[in-house]
Amino acid sequence: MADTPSSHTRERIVGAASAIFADKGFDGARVDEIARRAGVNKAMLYYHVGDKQALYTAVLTHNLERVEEALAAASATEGPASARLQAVIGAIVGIVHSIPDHPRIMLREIASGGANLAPEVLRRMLGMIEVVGGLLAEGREAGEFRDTDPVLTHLSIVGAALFLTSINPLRERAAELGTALDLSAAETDIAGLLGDLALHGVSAEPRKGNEK
Amino acid sequence: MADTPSSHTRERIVGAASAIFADKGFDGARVDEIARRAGVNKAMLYYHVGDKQALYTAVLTHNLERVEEALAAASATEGPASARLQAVIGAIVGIVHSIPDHPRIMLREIASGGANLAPEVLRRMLGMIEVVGGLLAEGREAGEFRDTDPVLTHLSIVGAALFLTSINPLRERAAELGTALDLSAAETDIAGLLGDLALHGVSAEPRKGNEK
DNA sequence: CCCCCATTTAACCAAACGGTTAAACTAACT
DNA sequence: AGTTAGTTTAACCGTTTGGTTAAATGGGGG
Repeated sequence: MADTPSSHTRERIVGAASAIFADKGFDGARVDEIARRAGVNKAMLYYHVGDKQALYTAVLTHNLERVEEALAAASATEGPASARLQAVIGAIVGIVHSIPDHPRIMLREIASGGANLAPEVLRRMLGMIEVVGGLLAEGREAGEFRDTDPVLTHLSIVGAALFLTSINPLRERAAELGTALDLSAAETDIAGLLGDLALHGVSAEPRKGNEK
Repeated sequence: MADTPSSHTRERIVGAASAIFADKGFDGARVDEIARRAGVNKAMLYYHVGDKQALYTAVLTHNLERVEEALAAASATEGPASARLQAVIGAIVGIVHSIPDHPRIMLREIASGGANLAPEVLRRMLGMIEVVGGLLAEGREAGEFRDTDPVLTHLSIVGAALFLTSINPLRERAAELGTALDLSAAETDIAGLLGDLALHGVSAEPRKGNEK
């Protein structure tokens, strides 16, 4: 990862591709538009990264690396499983807010059954599922948590986080319709509710009242 | 909705379009492929329904009507709010399983910020958000539930349901990688966990142990 | 038997798309 | 100045795509 002008161009390209893929999806994204957004000639995409599929894989790999880092850091904290679960949920919500492209791309991949996922990328995703799962198992052995399915529980948390984060833009469209419903939610709101909900949902013992 | 041969053809077209849109998304879907799947000439799509956008709106409208029916039926049941919440969650999971195209299309719409949603369709979606919200408010007034944000709670449940249901096909791709992780989950598993999780997450009082 | 109208078909089209290429530019090194 | 290797550019190309159309089909009523 030398700081050459070439690698800088590559970063700009991958960054632009990430935004366009998040906005339009793999099939909806236009290679010309990615080039325009990156401020480079279209041929540069093929020179520095590769074809559209390679571009997509580069975006996924780049974004997933960030998620992995944040997740590893959060789950490595000390303390009871309940506190660590809160930390991990906070980290998931936080990272997903700091890379808003990522959840949108992921939602589409879930929808398509991973049609555009390179095997290496898919392997990375599966690895992360075990993080919350392991945490739940620990908490259960310590008597903190009830016996819930770890994989489904993890997926519920992640699914809700992706969903809640990505639905915000719909608020603008909803506002145009003059609806009274306010869909907006700040990062802290989402992390708070999800952590709260998950903790109560999973805990063996009742927790003290509302944290809202 | 007369049972004319024309309306029958229209149904086949909308059904085929639903499957293709779910599989490939709006941009990935090919009009010729929809026609082939429906077993009709491509021009028939334009004759009976309209252009690609009209086709998409027809699919959304058709699927959303089914969801609305099931949701209305489930929330109209009698009993305490907790039981009704379980019923609604069961209905959401159930309908989403019986129309598997729907959650996949919805996930993509969330990801794109509703780029392809006709205003009328968007209005329908917003209306349904209030169902769980109203239920939570009731339960809260009756002292059954804690004070959680109704909109975010609803979206969490729906998001988790869509996500859990749609992630199943990824299991096949994951299996090709030889991973030990089993992502598959039956409808009853999902409904059970989600209902259990939500109830514990929302309840004011501790519930009796595991239901798994 | 013929006409009418809804339905269906095959052929067609312009635009948009992903991808390629030969030539031009740049700067470092000899 | 000349050479080389990395980078950038504009123009180009074959294919695919959503959409159209004129002609054909076919059955029910006069």
